[in-house]
Amino acid sequence: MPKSKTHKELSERSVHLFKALVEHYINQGQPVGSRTLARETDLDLSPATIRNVMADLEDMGLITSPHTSSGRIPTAKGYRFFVDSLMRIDKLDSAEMKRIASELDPGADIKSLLERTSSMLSEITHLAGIVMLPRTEHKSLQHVEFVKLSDNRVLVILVMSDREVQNRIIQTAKPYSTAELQRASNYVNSHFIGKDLNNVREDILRELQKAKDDVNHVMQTAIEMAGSAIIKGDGHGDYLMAGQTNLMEVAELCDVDKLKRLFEIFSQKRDILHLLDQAIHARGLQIFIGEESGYEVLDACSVVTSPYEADGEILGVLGVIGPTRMPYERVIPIVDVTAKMLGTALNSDS
Amino acid sequence: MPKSKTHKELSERSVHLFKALVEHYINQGQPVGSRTLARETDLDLSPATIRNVMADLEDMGLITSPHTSSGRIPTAKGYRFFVDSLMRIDKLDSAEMKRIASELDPGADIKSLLERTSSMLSEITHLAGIVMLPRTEHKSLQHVEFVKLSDNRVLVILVMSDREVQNRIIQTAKPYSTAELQRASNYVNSHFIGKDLNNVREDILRELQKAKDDVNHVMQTAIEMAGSAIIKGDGHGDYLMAGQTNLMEVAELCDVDKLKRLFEIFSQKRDILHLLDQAIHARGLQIFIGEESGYEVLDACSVVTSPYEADGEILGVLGVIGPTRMPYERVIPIVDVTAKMLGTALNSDS
DNA sequence: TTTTGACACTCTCAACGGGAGAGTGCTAAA
DNA sequence: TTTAGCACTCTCCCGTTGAGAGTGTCAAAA
Repeated sequence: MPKSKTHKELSERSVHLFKALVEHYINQGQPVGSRTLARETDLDLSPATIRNVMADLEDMGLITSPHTSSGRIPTAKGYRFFVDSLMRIDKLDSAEMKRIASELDPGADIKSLLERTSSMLSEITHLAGIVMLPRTEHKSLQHVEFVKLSDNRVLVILVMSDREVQNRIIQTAKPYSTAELQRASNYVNSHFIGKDLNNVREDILRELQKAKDDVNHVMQTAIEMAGSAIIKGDGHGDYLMAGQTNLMEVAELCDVDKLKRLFEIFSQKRDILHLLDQAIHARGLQIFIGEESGYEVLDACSVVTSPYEADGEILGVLGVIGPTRMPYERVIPIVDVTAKMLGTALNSDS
Repeated sequence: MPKSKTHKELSERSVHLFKALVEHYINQGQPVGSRTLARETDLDLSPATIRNVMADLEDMGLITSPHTSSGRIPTAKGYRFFVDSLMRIDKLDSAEMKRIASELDPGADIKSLLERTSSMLSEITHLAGIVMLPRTEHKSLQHVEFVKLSDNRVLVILVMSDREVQNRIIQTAKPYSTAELQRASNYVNSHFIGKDLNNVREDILRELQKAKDDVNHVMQTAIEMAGSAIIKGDGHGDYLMAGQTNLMEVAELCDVDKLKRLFEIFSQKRDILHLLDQAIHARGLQIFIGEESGYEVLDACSVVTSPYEADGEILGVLGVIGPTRMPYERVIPIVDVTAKMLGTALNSDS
């Protein structure tokens, strides 16, 4: 039986060379050849030897050459191996930590905090930053207020348990007086505060049916509204993105057609949300490399994400989108730390 | 003294040819030469004659040739002349009118209404749609509500006169009881409702100073906050944009570097806002052609805008951004009608 | 005086064809 | 097993060339 390296574990030397190749490519952006690799590694090997090793690596699907006779570049599988097993993640230096912390002012309201976060992510990574808005799944009501705007228009203010506030205007069939509305809000406030909206919505609605209060309808609408706000409101299924233009100077994507399709995916939102949804369920830092994401347009892109949480609950996920050829050692800790810091900034005690 | 056509009024024939040239170029996107023009016009002229006319037009700065021996294309000045004096604006056909009207649901809240508007603009024009958020200049308070979130955190809800609602959280030096906050909001509500915030802010603050109420600080902060919300809040200096990707398939902009600078202008917002500010003061449909905008990146772009108003007051401005070579006859009525319809959808009686 | 046909000229664009450079695979020797 | 050598392949750049489109001009025609 002939000795074959395919599907065998790699020799230490091969791994060393592979790592050097990936690092070189990430830095330089050019396919790297045997000659360069011979020069750049401390192993004392001739280009010819390295060529043999590279042929093995290519057989295993870790690297590929864009065309005969240019150097090799890592494949998605190669990046995956690199990221999972080879890479040493840098500790983020404290100056950078401080910068991140200082950008995330816990006093700000949630929306601008998240905006700040996404643009900061894009600025320090030079990639596109992305922050999913918190999911409002397990929200409960903290306070309800009905404000009469005109005879048939009532403004409903829902204060959720965290800093989220929802406003809706509803049209009522008949006019309600301010006093009636006051009574209604008192009723809702005294009965339903602090309950998990998702679980008890039906109970609340049933109870309201029974009550037959004359402002019943307003309250009912309010609760339904709160429910629908949870399902399709601002809080769910949306994200912020910043620094998309950074992707325009990435050589790998520098063709207008590809860029267009990429940007269309961004503004269409559905696919990216789907990806983020996967990431949020993974609980922990997640990396999608190239084709792994399952979207053809993201072939040349990697997505690094991390969920962020406050008060022990996962609220959403944030991260960056960039070319597969991105400095993972640097990007990963940035995303990781940012998620943690955003979490502490969002904690209710701060 | 030799007879010269430069700086003279154009002959009718020249104008006719110029108009034909612009229309042809807008349709085809290719520089148009004398031969084509001879074929396409009903004037029975030889290419040579037309070349003479074109030379005149070039002297006057209305057209130019990208290089010797390609046809001519209109200059910004040429487009301006075309738009101001030559163009016959299409009536929007009623099917399209209906479509616009049906997209703008008066029941929706203001934010999603404006979002709908911008993406609709981009869809039907195949350009980028832009909608400036309403300015909150002459807003007055309709209702104030203080909600205690925790000992030192108070949620302030400001209901402005139109459908706008502002929420802010403020930190207080000492804890206030719910009752105290209730008193405070009653006080503010009974004293300051309906006053124009811009004009009376100082008065209010002075009065509050005098009052020396123990929750004075909260109210003071609230009013100050309302003031600053007016100046730099959501309501001012922001816009929505949709369909930017449409600009990517415009041949004139199909170089990544130009695109990048364009998109940077968009996300940076300042310059576009400045442009929209000019447009809002112009009261009425406004067209910036190429270099007229004053921004170098917008050289190859035109911006068509129209202010929108509700209840007799100008709220903001909307429009589209596209290449100078855009079908003005079609785009202008679309922007015009959309602004009007958005206005009626925003009217408080609807 | 205006219009036209004719002609030379200019410029772009696409195709073609080296030549340099980089890198490979293979083979035979160390 | 490693290495030197060699032939080969591919890209990229550059200059050339020819076709095509359109121009400007000038002298003749209207």
